[in-house]
Amino acid sequence: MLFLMPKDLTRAARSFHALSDETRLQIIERLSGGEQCVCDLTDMLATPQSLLSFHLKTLKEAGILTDRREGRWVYYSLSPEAIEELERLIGSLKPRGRGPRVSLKRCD
Amino acid sequence: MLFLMPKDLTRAARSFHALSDETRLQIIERLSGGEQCVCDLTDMLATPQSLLSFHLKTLKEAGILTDRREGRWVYYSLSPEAIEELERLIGSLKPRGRGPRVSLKRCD
DNA sequence: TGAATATATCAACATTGTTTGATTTGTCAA
DNA sequence: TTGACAAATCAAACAATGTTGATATATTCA
Repeated sequence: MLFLMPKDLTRAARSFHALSDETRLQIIERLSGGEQCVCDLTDMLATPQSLLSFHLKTLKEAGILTDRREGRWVYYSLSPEAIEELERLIGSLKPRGRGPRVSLKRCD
Repeated sequence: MLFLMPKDLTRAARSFHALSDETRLQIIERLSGGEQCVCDLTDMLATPQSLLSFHLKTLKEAGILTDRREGRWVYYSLSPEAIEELERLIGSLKPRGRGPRVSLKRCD
């Protein structure tokens, strides 16, 4: 029964929020094969450039993406550590303890 | 490069949205030790009852919780399958392919 | 039956998130 | 320089979500 610290709770909620949008999930899918520049993503996802920029920013601020400028282009890629941390986090939410799944306590 | 079907994308986004709130994460933490009735959660989380009910509904509709009524009380518990599915989903988003992490293609 | 308790629902409101189109910034190359 | 292109930012419009307090429903027990 180790609970997350408030700060970690906030972080976790932010991370999941970043994943809670279909366009952002698609971005992540595209990036799971390696880095891409914004222009490629724009083509792939048929999303207006400014909107894509907004979603990329959201993911970057959640620590899920990193970016790197090369000349005129900016390349985004997944942060493997961030994904692994999320995996761990979900793992930690799993039901644990093998006791009776059923509450024994009464409420009144 | 297997992309999620649109329906799965929607489901995934919904699930992550359910996890994107601190109160809901706390509910999940409390339930990871076993089922609890709403009244216990109300005490633990110092949340108005109607609000807690709203969050429980959100989690239930995302498939993350199940409920069971016993007399006056309703007990909520985690759905282990749902959590495992989320774990798999996150796993599938990880960077894959061992090729150069760096894009070779130019954009113009 | 009627009072008491647990939970859910509802409508009003407040907050937050997303989308759009226009503008700005940065970089390159002529 | 200037013109062209990539990407980011901004404000306004819009949409979705969270919160509150009041009320409804369900169940028990006297």
